[in-house]
Amino acid sequence: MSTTSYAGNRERIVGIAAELFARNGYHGTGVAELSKAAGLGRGALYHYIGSKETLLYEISKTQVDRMNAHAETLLGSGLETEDLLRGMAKGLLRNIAEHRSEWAVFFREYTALTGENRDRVVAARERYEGYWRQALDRGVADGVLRPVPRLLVKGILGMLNYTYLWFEPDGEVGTDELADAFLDALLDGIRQG
Amino acid sequence: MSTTSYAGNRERIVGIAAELFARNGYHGTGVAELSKAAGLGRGALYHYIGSKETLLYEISKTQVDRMNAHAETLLGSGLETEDLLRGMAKGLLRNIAEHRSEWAVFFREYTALTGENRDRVVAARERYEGYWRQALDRGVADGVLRPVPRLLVKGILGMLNYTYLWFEPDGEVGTDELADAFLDALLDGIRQG
DNA sequence: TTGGCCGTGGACTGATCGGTACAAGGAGGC
DNA sequence: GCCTCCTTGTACCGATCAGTCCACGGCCAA
Repeated sequence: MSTTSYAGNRERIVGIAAELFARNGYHGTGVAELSKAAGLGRGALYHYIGSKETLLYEISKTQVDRMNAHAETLLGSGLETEDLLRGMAKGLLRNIAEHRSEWAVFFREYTALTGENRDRVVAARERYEGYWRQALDRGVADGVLRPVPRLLVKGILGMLNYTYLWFEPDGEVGTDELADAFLDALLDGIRQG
Repeated sequence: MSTTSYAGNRERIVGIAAELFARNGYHGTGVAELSKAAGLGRGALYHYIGSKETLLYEISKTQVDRMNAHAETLLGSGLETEDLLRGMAKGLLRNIAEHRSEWAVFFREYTALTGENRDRVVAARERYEGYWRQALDRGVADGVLRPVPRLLVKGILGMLNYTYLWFEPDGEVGTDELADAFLDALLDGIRQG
Protein backbone atom coordinates (compact mmCIF):
# COMPACT_ATOMS: atom_id res chain seq x y z
CA MET A 1 0.00 0.00 0.00
CA SER A 2 1.07 3.52 -0.69
CA THR A 3 1.09 4.68 2.93
CA THR A 4 3.93 2.34 3.68
CA SER A 5 6.00 3.33 0.67
CA TYR A 6 9.30 5.01 1.30
CA ALA A 7 8.00 8.44 0.27
CA GLY A 8 4.78 7.94 2.20
CA ASN A 9 6.59 6.99 5.35
CA ARG A 10 8.88 9.92 4.97
CA GLU A 11 6.00 12.32 4.67
CA ARG A 12 4.28 10.75 7.63
CA ILE A 13 7.41 11.17 9.73
CA VAL A 14 7.77 14.82 8.75
CA GLY A 15 4.20 15.40 9.88
CA ILE A 16 4.77 13.70 13.20
CA ALA A 17 7.96 15.67 13.69
CA ALA A 18 6.10 18.91 13.03
CA GLU A 19 3.64 18.11 15.79
CA LEU A 20 6.30 17.14 18.28
CA PHE A 21 8.55 20.09 17.47
CA ALA A 22 5.57 22.41 17.77
CA ARG A 23 4.62 20.98 21.13
CA ASN A 24 8.00 20.47 22.79
CA GLY A 25 10.37 22.52 20.70
CA TYR A 26 13.06 21.33 18.34
CA HIS A 27 15.78 20.89 20.93
CA GLY A 28 13.18 19.65 23.36
CA THR A 29 12.26 16.72 21.17
CA GLY A 30 14.59 13.75 21.14
CA VAL A 31 15.09 11.36 18.28
CA ALA A 32 14.01 8.59 20.62
CA GLU A 33 10.70 10.34 21.20
CA LEU A 34 10.36 10.92 17.50
CA SER A 35 10.94 7.31 16.56
CA LYS A 36 8.58 6.09 19.22
CA ALA A 37 5.84 8.38 17.94
CA ALA A 38 6.49 7.10 14.44
CA GLY A 39 6.32 3.50 15.63
CA LEU A 40 9.85 2.78 14.49
CA GLY A 41 13.20 1.99 16.01
CA ARG A 42 15.88 4.63 15.84
CA GLY A 43 17.71 2.82 13.10
CA ALA A 44 14.59 2.54 11.00
CA LEU A 45 13.84 6.20 11.52
CA TYR A 46 17.24 7.19 10.22
CA HIS A 47 16.53 5.09 7.19
CA TYR A 48 13.99 7.75 6.23
CA ILE A 49 15.48 10.97 7.51
CA GLY A 50 18.95 12.26 6.85
CA SER A 51 19.17 13.99 10.19
CA LYS A 52 17.00 15.67 12.76
CA GLU A 53 17.82 19.04 11.29
CA THR A 54 16.66 17.90 7.86
CA LEU A 55 13.23 17.40 9.36
CA LEU A 56 13.22 20.91 10.74
CA TYR A 57 14.36 22.31 7.44
CA GLU A 58 11.72 20.50 5.47
CA ILE A 59 8.91 21.43 7.83
CA SER A 60 9.85 25.09 7.59
CA LYS A 61 10.81 25.35 3.97
CA THR A 62 7.81 23.54 2.52
CA GLN A 63 5.29 25.96 3.92
CA VAL A 64 7.03 29.18 3.05
CA ASP A 65 7.75 27.91 -0.45
CA ARG A 66 4.09 27.21 -0.87
CA MET A 67 3.22 30.74 0.17
CA ASN A 68 5.79 32.19 -2.19
CA ALA A 69 4.30 30.24 -5.07
CA HIS A 70 0.86 31.44 -4.10
CA ALA A 71 1.98 35.07 -3.90
CA GLU A 72 3.70 34.83 -7.28
CA THR A 73 0.55 33.51 -8.88
CA LEU A 74 -1.57 36.30 -7.47
CA LEU A 75 0.91 39.01 -8.33
CA GLY A 76 1.04 37.73 -11.88
CA SER A 77 -2.69 37.46 -12.31
CA GLY A 78 -3.48 41.14 -12.84
CA LEU A 79 -5.78 41.39 -9.85
CA GLU A 80 -6.84 44.81 -8.72
CA THR A 81 -5.06 45.99 -5.55
CA GLU A 82 -7.76 45.33 -2.99
CA ASP A 83 -8.48 41.85 -4.31
CA LEU A 84 -4.77 41.16 -4.48
CA LEU A 85 -4.23 42.06 -0.84
CA ARG A 86 -7.27 40.15 0.31
CA GLY A 87 -6.25 37.18 -1.78
CA MET A 88 -2.76 37.10 -0.36
CA ALA A 89 -4.06 37.37 3.18
CA LYS A 90 -6.58 34.61 2.65
CA GLY A 91 -3.98 32.33 1.15
CA LEU A 92 -1.67 32.84 4.11
CA LEU A 93 -4.31 32.39 6.78
CA ARG A 94 -5.70 29.32 5.08
CA ASN A 95 -2.27 27.76 4.96
CA ILE A 96 -1.48 28.64 8.55
CA ALA A 97 -4.78 27.18 9.72
CA GLU A 98 -4.21 23.98 7.80
CA HIS A 99 -0.64 23.58 8.98
CA ARG A 100 -0.52 25.11 12.39
CA SER A 101 2.18 22.83 13.72
CA GLU A 102 4.41 23.47 10.76
CA TRP A 103 4.02 27.22 11.08
CA ALA A 104 4.62 27.14 14.80
CA VAL A 105 7.86 25.31 14.10
CA PHE A 106 8.74 27.73 11.34
CA PHE A 107 8.25 30.80 13.50
CA ARG A 108 9.71 29.51 16.73
CA GLU A 109 12.46 27.19 15.66
CA TYR A 110 14.03 28.50 12.49
CA THR A 111 16.87 29.83 14.61
CA ALA A 112 17.82 26.24 15.36
CA LEU A 113 18.73 25.74 11.72
CA THR A 114 22.40 26.00 10.84
CA GLY A 115 24.42 27.05 7.82
CA GLU A 116 22.77 26.84 4.44
CA ASN A 117 19.54 25.44 5.80
CA ARG A 118 19.03 28.55 7.81
CA ASP A 119 20.10 30.88 5.03
CA ARG A 120 17.64 29.33 2.63
CA VAL A 121 14.71 29.53 5.01
CA VAL A 122 15.51 33.13 5.93
CA ALA A 123 15.85 34.01 2.25
CA ALA A 124 12.50 32.43 1.45
CA ARG A 125 10.90 34.32 4.29
CA GLU A 126 12.34 37.59 3.01
CA ARG A 127 11.13 36.82 -0.46
CA TYR A 128 7.62 36.46 0.85
CA GLU A 129 7.87 39.79 2.59
CA GLY A 130 9.05 41.28 -0.67
CA TYR A 131 5.89 40.11 -2.40
CA TRP A 132 3.77 41.94 0.13
CA ARG A 133 5.84 45.02 -0.36
CA GLN A 134 5.28 44.75 -4.10
CA ALA A 135 1.55 44.46 -3.63
CA LEU A 136 1.44 47.55 -1.45
CA ASP A 137 3.71 49.51 -3.77
CA ARG A 138 1.48 48.65 -6.65
CA GLY A 139 -1.52 49.93 -4.73
CA VAL A 140 0.24 53.21 -4.03
CA ALA A 141 1.27 53.55 -7.66
CA ASP A 142 -2.32 52.94 -8.74
CA GLY A 143 -3.55 55.59 -6.38
CA VAL A 144 -5.65 53.05 -4.50
CA LEU A 145 -3.56 53.35 -1.36
CA ARG A 146 -2.06 56.36 0.25
CA PRO A 147 1.72 56.33 0.60
CA VAL A 148 2.52 54.12 3.48
CA PRO A 149 5.63 53.65 5.66
CA ARG A 150 7.72 50.72 4.53
CA LEU A 151 7.74 49.20 7.97
CA LEU A 152 3.99 48.72 7.82
CA VAL A 153 4.65 45.58 5.81
CA LYS A 154 6.14 44.07 8.94
CA GLY A 155 3.09 45.10 10.89
CA ILE A 156 0.71 43.49 8.44
CA LEU A 157 2.70 40.30 8.40
CA GLY A 158 2.80 40.30 12.16
CA MET A 159 -0.96 40.60 12.26
CA LEU A 160 -1.37 37.67 9.91
CA ASN A 161 1.47 35.45 11.06
CA TYR A 162 0.57 35.70 14.70
CA THR A 163 -2.61 33.74 13.98
CA TYR A 164 -0.59 30.55 14.16
CA LEU A 165 -0.76 30.97 17.91
CA TRP A 166 -4.44 31.35 18.49
CA PHE A 167 -6.52 30.56 15.44
CA GLU A 168 -9.06 27.82 16.06
CA PRO A 169 -9.75 25.87 12.88
CA ASP A 170 -13.10 24.69 14.20
CA GLY A 171 -14.09 28.02 15.70
CA GLU A 172 -16.94 30.15 14.44
CA VAL A 173 -14.69 32.45 12.42
CA GLY A 174 -13.16 30.99 9.25
CA THR A 175 -9.87 31.99 7.70
CA ASP A 176 -11.37 33.94 4.80
CA GLU A 177 -13.67 35.80 7.12
CA LEU A 178 -10.77 36.62 9.41
CA ALA A 179 -8.59 37.81 6.55
CA ASP A 180 -11.39 40.08 5.39
CA ALA A 181 -11.89 41.46 8.88
CA PHE A 182 -8.18 42.25 9.13
CA LEU A 183 -8.19 43.90 5.72
CA ASP A 184 -11.32 45.89 6.45
CA ALA A 185 -9.57 47.38 9.45
CA LEU A 186 -6.38 47.93 7.54
CA LEU A 187 -7.90 49.51 4.46
CA ASP A 188 -10.51 51.74 6.05
CA GLY A 189 -9.48 51.99 9.68
CA ILE A 190 -11.47 51.41 12.81
CA ARG A 191 -12.30 55.01 13.54
CA GLN A 192 -15.99 55.85 13.56
CA GLY A 193 -17.28 57.87 10.61
CA MET B 1 30.42 46.69 45.57
CA SER B 2 26.80 46.35 44.52
CA THR B 3 27.44 44.63 41.20
CA THR B 4 28.85 41.65 43.00
CA SER B 5 26.11 41.45 45.59
CA TYR B 6 23.90 38.41 45.60
CA ALA B 7 20.95 40.24 44.04
CA GLY B 8 23.18 41.98 41.54
CA ASN B 9 24.77 38.77 40.43
CA ARG B 10 21.38 37.17 40.13
CA GLU B 11 20.10 39.94 37.91
CA ARG B 12 23.21 39.79 35.81
CA ILE B 13 22.76 36.06 35.32
CA VAL B 14 19.12 36.48 34.30
CA GLY B 15 20.20 38.98 31.67
CA ILE B 16 22.88 36.68 30.32
CA ALA B 17 20.41 33.81 30.24
CA ALA B 18 17.95 35.93 28.28
CA GLU B 19 20.55 36.55 25.62
CA LEU B 20 21.59 32.94 25.36
CA PHE B 21 18.04 31.61 25.37
CA ALA B 22 17.11 34.14 22.70
CA ARG B 23 20.04 33.13 20.53
CA ASN B 24 20.11 29.37 20.98
CA GLY B 25 16.76 28.52 22.45
CA TYR B 26 15.96 27.37 25.96
CA HIS B 27 16.56 23.69 25.37
CA GLY B 28 19.42 24.58 23.10
CA THR B 29 21.31 26.33 25.88
CA GLY B 30 23.12 24.18 28.42
CA VAL B 31 23.79 25.10 32.01
CA ALA B 32 27.47 24.66 31.26
CA GLU B 33 27.25 27.28 28.54
CA LEU B 34 25.32 29.53 30.86
CA SER B 35 27.82 29.29 33.68
CA LYS B 36 30.71 29.86 31.33
CA ALA B 37 29.07 33.01 29.97
CA ALA B 38 28.50 34.19 33.52
CA GLY B 39 32.12 33.49 34.41
CA LEU B 40 31.15 31.03 37.11
CA GLY B 41 31.46 27.35 37.77
CA ARG B 42 28.32 25.28 37.65
CA GLY B 43 28.15 25.01 41.38
CA ALA B 44 28.45 28.74 41.81
CA LEU B 45 25.77 29.33 39.20
CA TYR B 46 23.33 27.13 41.09
CA HIS B 47 24.11 29.18 44.14
CA TYR B 48 22.20 32.01 42.46
CA ILE B 49 19.51 30.29 40.46
CA GLY B 50 17.05 27.72 41.69
CA SER B 51 16.90 25.93 38.40
CA LYS B 52 17.21 26.55 34.71
CA GLU B 53 13.47 26.82 34.40
CA THR B 54 13.36 29.51 37.06
CA LEU B 55 15.47 31.64 34.79
CA LEU B 56 13.07 31.14 31.92
CA TYR B 57 10.14 31.94 34.14
CA GLU B 58 11.68 35.12 35.44
CA ILE B 59 12.74 36.35 32.04
CA SER B 60 9.23 35.89 30.71
CA LYS B 61 7.19 36.96 33.68
CA THR B 62 9.07 40.16 34.45
CA GLN B 63 8.37 41.74 31.10
CA VAL B 64 4.72 40.89 30.79
CA ASP B 65 4.11 42.01 34.36
CA ARG B 66 5.67 45.31 33.53
CA MET B 67 3.36 45.73 30.57
CA ASN B 68 0.34 44.85 32.64
CA ALA B 69 1.26 47.49 35.17
CA HIS B 70 1.71 50.00 32.40
CA ALA B 71 -1.64 49.16 30.83
CA GLU B 72 -3.39 49.40 34.17
CA THR B 73 -1.95 52.85 34.74
CA LEU B 74 -3.08 54.11 31.37
CA LEU B 75 -6.53 52.59 31.63
CA GLY B 76 -6.97 54.23 34.99
CA SER B 77 -5.75 57.61 33.90
CA GLY B 78 -8.86 58.78 32.06
CA LEU B 79 -7.07 59.21 28.74
CA GLU B 80 -9.20 59.74 25.68
CA THR B 81 -9.45 56.67 23.44
CA GLU B 82 -6.97 57.59 20.76
CA ASP B 83 -4.33 58.68 23.24
CA LEU B 84 -4.97 55.58 25.26
CA LEU B 85 -4.38 53.28 22.31
CA ARG B 86 -1.33 55.16 21.18
CA GLY B 87 0.02 55.19 24.70
CA MET B 88 -0.41 51.47 25.14
CA ALA B 89 1.25 50.78 21.82
CA LYS B 90 4.16 53.04 22.59
CA GLY B 91 4.66 51.44 25.98
CA LEU B 92 4.75 47.99 24.48
CA LEU B 93 7.08 48.85 21.61
CA ARG B 94 9.42 50.71 23.89
CA ASN B 95 9.63 47.76 26.22
CA ILE B 96 10.14 45.29 23.40
CA ALA B 97 12.90 47.42 21.92
CA GLU B 98 14.64 47.73 25.25
CA HIS B 99 14.36 44.04 26.08
CA ARG B 100 14.46 42.26 22.78
CA SER B 101 16.12 39.14 24.10
CA GLU B 102 13.62 38.82 26.91
CA TRP B 103 10.68 39.19 24.56
CA ALA B 104 12.12 36.75 22.08
CA VAL B 105 12.40 34.24 24.89
CA PHE B 106 8.91 35.06 26.07
CA PHE B 107 7.34 34.54 22.67
CA ARG B 108 9.33 31.55 21.53
CA GLU B 109 10.01 29.62 24.67
CA TYR B 110 7.08 29.99 27.01
CA THR B 111 5.95 26.55 25.92
CA ALA B 112 9.03 25.14 27.62
CA LEU B 113 7.64 26.21 30.98
CA THR B 114 5.89 23.55 33.02
CA GLY B 115 3.14 23.45 35.58
CA GLU B 116 2.39 26.58 37.52
CA ASN B 117 5.17 28.55 35.90
CA ARG B 118 3.51 28.14 32.56
CA ASP B 119 0.03 28.80 33.89
CA ARG B 120 1.11 32.04 35.46
CA VAL B 121 2.85 33.32 32.36
CA VAL B 122 -0.08 32.39 30.14
CA ALA B 123 -2.48 34.05 32.56
CA ALA B 124 -0.42 37.25 32.59
CA ARG B 125 -0.36 37.25 28.82
CA GLU B 126 -4.12 36.89 28.68
CA ARG B 127 -4.55 39.64 31.16
CA TYR B 128 -2.61 41.95 28.92
CA GLU B 129 -4.78 41.03 25.99
CA GLY B 130 -7.80 41.81 28.13
CA TYR B 131 -6.53 45.34 28.71
CA TRP B 132 -6.37 45.94 25.00
CA ARG B 133 -9.86 44.59 24.63
CA GLN B 134 -11.01 46.99 27.33
CA ALA B 135 -9.40 49.91 25.58
CA LEU B 136 -11.09 49.06 22.28
CA ASP B 137 -14.44 48.44 23.95
CA ARG B 138 -14.21 51.79 25.62
CA GLY B 139 -13.57 53.43 22.28
CA VAL B 140 -16.61 51.75 20.77
CA ALA B 141 -18.75 52.79 23.75
CA ASP B 142 -17.55 56.37 23.35
CA GLY B 143 -18.45 56.36 19.69
CA VAL B 144 -14.82 57.01 18.75
CA LEU B 145 -14.41 53.61 17.14
CA ARG B 146 -16.79 51.69 15.00
CA PRO B 147 -17.79 48.27 16.34
CA VAL B 148 -14.95 45.98 15.65
CA PRO B 149 -14.63 42.17 15.57
CA ARG B 150 -13.26 40.80 18.81
CA LEU B 151 -10.51 38.92 17.03
CA LEU B 152 -9.00 42.17 15.84
CA VAL B 153 -7.36 42.46 19.23
CA LYS B 154 -5.24 39.48 18.31
CA GLY B 155 -4.36 41.13 15.03
CA ILE B 156 -3.26 44.33 16.72
CA LEU B 157 -1.17 42.47 19.24
CA GLY B 158 0.36 40.44 16.44
CA MET B 159 1.32 43.61 14.67
CA LEU B 160 2.97 45.01 17.77
CA ASN B 161 4.46 41.87 19.25
CA TYR B 162 6.05 40.76 16.02
CA THR B 163 8.41 43.73 16.25
CA TYR B 164 10.58 41.74 18.62
CA LEU B 165 11.84 39.96 15.51
CA TRP B 166 12.89 42.82 13.35
CA PHE B 167 12.96 46.14 15.17
CA GLU B 168 16.35 47.83 15.07
CA PRO B 169 16.89 49.95 18.16
CA ASP B 170 19.50 52.05 16.40
CA GLY B 171 17.59 52.32 13.14
CA GLU B 172 16.13 55.52 11.79
CA VAL B 173 12.63 54.78 13.05
CA GLY B 174 12.05 55.02 16.79
CA THR B 175 9.53 53.08 18.81
CA ASP B 176 7.12 55.99 19.35
CA GLU B 177 7.22 56.84 15.69
CA LEU B 178 6.58 53.25 14.77
CA ALA B 179 3.70 52.93 17.19
CA ASP B 180 2.14 56.04 15.71
CA ALA B 181 2.58 54.74 12.18
CA PHE B 182 0.86 51.50 13.13
CA LEU B 183 -1.95 53.38 14.82
CA ASP B 184 -2.38 55.77 11.94
CA ALA B 185 -2.94 52.81 9.66
CA LEU B 186 -5.20 51.12 12.13
CA LEU B 187 -7.36 54.11 12.97
CA ASP B 188 -7.79 55.63 9.54
CA GLY B 189 -6.82 52.90 7.13
CA ILE B 190 -4.39 52.94 4.26
CA ARG B 191 -6.89 53.49 1.50
CA GLN B 192 -6.47 56.67 -0.51
CA GLY B 193 -9.00 59.41 -0.08
C1' DT C 1 44.36 34.18 65.92
C1' DT C 2 40.41 31.84 65.71
C1' DG C 3 35.78 30.46 64.21
C1' DG C 4 32.14 30.70 61.20
C1' DC C 5 30.14 31.38 56.82
C1' DC C 6 29.28 32.79 52.21
C1' DG C 7 30.86 32.04 47.61
C1' DT C 8 33.10 29.04 44.63
C1' DG C 9 34.97 25.31 41.31
C1' DG C 10 34.96 20.90 39.98
C1' DA C 11 34.01 16.12 40.38
C1' DC C 12 30.24 13.23 40.03
C1' DT C 13 25.36 11.33 39.19
C1' DG C 14 22.24 8.69 35.97
C1' DA C 15 19.94 9.86 32.00
C1' DT C 16 19.62 11.34 27.51
C1' DC C 17 21.55 13.55 23.41
C1' DG C 18 22.15 12.77 17.90
C1' DG C 19 24.06 9.55 15.05
C1' DT C 20 26.30 5.01 13.31
C1' DA C 21 27.07 0.04 12.61
C1' DC C 22 25.38 -4.09 11.73
C1' DA C 23 23.02 -8.26 11.55
C1' DA C 24 18.49 -10.32 11.31
C1' DG C 25 13.87 -10.24 9.09
C1' DG C 26 10.97 -10.49 5.22
C1' DA C 27 9.18 -10.13 0.66
C1' DG C 28 9.74 -10.74 -4.39
C1' DG C 29 12.19 -12.36 -8.59
C1' DC C 30 14.15 -16.21 -10.70
C1' DG D 1 15.46 -23.18 -3.00
C1' DC D 2 18.31 -19.33 -3.51
C1' DC D 3 19.65 -14.75 -4.01
C1' DT D 4 18.94 -9.88 -3.43
C1' DC D 5 17.57 -5.82 -1.45
C1' DC D 6 14.67 -2.97 1.27
C1' DT D 7 13.35 -2.39 6.02
C1' DT D 8 14.02 -2.94 10.70
C1' DG D 9 15.54 -3.19 15.87
C1' DT D 10 19.31 -3.11 18.90
C1' DA D 11 23.62 -2.28 20.64
C1' DC D 12 26.79 1.06 20.85
C1' DC D 13 29.50 5.63 20.30
C1' DG D 14 31.33 9.90 22.71
C1' DA D 15 29.28 13.93 24.22
C1' DT D 16 26.29 16.49 26.81
C1' DC D 17 22.15 17.01 29.65
C1' DA D 18 20.28 19.23 34.45
C1' DG D 19 21.30 18.98 38.93
C1' DT D 20 23.84 17.60 43.52
C1' DC D 21 27.60 17.34 46.66
C1' DC D 22 31.38 18.74 49.00
C1' DA D 23 35.61 20.56 50.30
C1' DC D 24 38.41 24.49 49.82
C1' DG D 25 39.29 29.53 49.98
C1' DG D 26 38.87 34.05 51.54
C1' DC D 27 36.66 37.38 54.19
C1' DC D 28 34.82 39.40 58.40
C1' DA D 29 33.70 39.57 63.27
C1' DA D 30 35.22 38.71 67.77
